[in-house]
Amino acid sequence: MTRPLNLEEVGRRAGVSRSTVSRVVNGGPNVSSETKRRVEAVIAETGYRPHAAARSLASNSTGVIGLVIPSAVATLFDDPYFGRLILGISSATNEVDMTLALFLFGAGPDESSIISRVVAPGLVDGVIVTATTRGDPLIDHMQGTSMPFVVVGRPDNAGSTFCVDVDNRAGARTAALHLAGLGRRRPALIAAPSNTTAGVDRRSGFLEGLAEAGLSIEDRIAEGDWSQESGRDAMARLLAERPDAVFVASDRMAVGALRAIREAGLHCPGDISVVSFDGIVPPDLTAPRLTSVVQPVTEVGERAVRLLTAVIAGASTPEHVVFPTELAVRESCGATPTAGA
Amino acid sequence: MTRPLNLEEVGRRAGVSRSTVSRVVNGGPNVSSETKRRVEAVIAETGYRPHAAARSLASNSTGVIGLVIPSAVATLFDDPYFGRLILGISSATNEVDMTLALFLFGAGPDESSIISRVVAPGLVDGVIVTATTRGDPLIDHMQGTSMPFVVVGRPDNAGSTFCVDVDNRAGARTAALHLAGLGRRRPALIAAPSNTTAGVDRRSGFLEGLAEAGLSIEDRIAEGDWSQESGRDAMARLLAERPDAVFVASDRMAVGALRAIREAGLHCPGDISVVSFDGIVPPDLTAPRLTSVVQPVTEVGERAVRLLTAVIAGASTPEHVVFPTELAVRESCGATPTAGA
DNA sequence: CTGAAAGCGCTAACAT
DNA sequence: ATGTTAGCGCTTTCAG
Repeated sequence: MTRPLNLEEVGRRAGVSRSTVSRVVNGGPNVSSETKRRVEAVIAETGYRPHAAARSLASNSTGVIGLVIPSAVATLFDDPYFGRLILGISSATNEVDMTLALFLFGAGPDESSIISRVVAPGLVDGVIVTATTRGDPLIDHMQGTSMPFVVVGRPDNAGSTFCVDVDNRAGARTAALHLAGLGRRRPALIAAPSNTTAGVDRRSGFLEGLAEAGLSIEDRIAEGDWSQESGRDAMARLLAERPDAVFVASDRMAVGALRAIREAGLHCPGDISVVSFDGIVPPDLTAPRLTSVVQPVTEVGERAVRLLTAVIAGASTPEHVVFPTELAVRESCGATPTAGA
Repeated sequence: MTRPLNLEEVGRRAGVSRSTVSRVVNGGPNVSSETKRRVEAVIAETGYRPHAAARSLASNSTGVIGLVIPSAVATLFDDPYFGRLILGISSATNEVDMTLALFLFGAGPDESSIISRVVAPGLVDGVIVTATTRGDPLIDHMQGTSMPFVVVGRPDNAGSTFCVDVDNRAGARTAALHLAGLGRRRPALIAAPSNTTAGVDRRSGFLEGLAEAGLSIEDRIAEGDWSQESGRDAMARLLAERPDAVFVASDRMAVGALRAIREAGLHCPGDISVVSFDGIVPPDLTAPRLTSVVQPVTEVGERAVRLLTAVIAGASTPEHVVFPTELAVRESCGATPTAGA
């Protein structure tokens, strides 16, 4: 009795053919406004929705883009960075009427089966890859397929891929110059993992800035793993070297570092000036408020989607989008009088 | 020259028919091991992958489940709760070889267009809905469709829906009894938004426990919005009532509350005993470490996926899964001697 | 401006 | 055990 509600059926009810209904649904040309009205009325009253899979099959385009995050361990999601990135990506996909599929590895046992699902034809039109580590085979793998993809971050072999990144190096360099300009002479660094390009870039940018300012870092370097705990531990260790300033490669780690400073009975920015990277933790959540190199995470996500749609549309000359960062000066660096001091 | 790589082509190369290849790919029965070997060899060397959309169309099943989070504002992602939930859901979908599609509203302008995309046929097999507010039309809307769905949380009209929740009420009651058992007599409450069932349940559970212990809360109630800042503000306000204990309806808000206590020059747990809900913030991140009603977020996510697959498979009697919570006693409640005291 | 017809690549009877 | 066939619901020439 109840007929399947498809183009044919809508056409039947509106007294037109399937093709005409298709044109109406897709806003195609060559439909008399009278016919259009009638068809739309039927669609409205029946609640007809085109079948996504059928459409994908016929049009060879799914309207879905994938976001691939390898090594998505729990700690990864504790960092607000990814939430922000997903928000940016999601809002951009909504904007262009696409759907976002999320592929998180590391949780499951067999990631190679997941990746092969990602690149299977007919599931997604393209993918955004992020949070890769250096030498990650994933990117090489992607290049071996015909699946359009863009990388958020800077892959090792960036030359041949489309990618969206922030200028980690310049941002970190700015932090160094800022600290030096404040008269600090014993800078320390809490670096991000050196198996990530962001970690490497922030480290080298900071050292570069230091060199320009005529400062050297000696042994005052520790490496964290992005977690707040690791920042705290790193700072605690570094304190033995009596630094008067520290650049922490991420907000989360900086929160931990602030805590270590406090726990050691020292004062920030009095004893130690702190500058972090990210600009993601709400300023009022820390005391003192963090001076931070702000990266535009949400924009990066939005831009990645736009770039990906271009790649899907056929763009072929690798494009590297690099967003600038901006130093937000607050109290933790000591440039501004501390409220309570 | 280059033929499309589909079942037909694989079959041609292996010298068998399309159906046989299909059987091999899907692990179907009735394939001689010799044939199977030959087909698998061809698949391996060609890198053939079935076309997802074609498969969906023919089998009427997409292998994709959607996660719908309405009102996904930025603050929402600052709470580690959602990251954890997504992790649980993602690991479960990986487990059963399904793909996760993420639908975040609120960011975009027109959410009704998104929701209609969600329930369109042929895109997802089912949907997990969470973070709904009371009276949210979304759930009614879903019930009006034939799309299988489960709710994470407790919808108003839970009776008719499949849902997975934690026992917020019992957990909050336990917190009240714990505080009372510690001899506290002027309890306060920092509640979660009353337009969420979790907020309502935690509030009523706490009041219930208080009543059992013969305590009353009088005016010592404030309501936060899940954010750390709101917890801090709420606590600051509550301090005027001189409470000797407070139950905070979420870890994040509790972190803010701890800060307000510290900023007021008071001591936790000495002056005020604190118990929170969630058990998501790593204990060592706060001083003192939070005593907290732990909810199994990841398990909830995993269970939601399993329940959804059951619904997709045809389950029809609404099932309500309720996970118990567990009180993790640490230092903030004062039950255990404080390390530094 | 509209309809007819040919697939898209796959699954699932059904036949052999 | 394997092949044949008929769709799934849509887009897209191509006629008219």
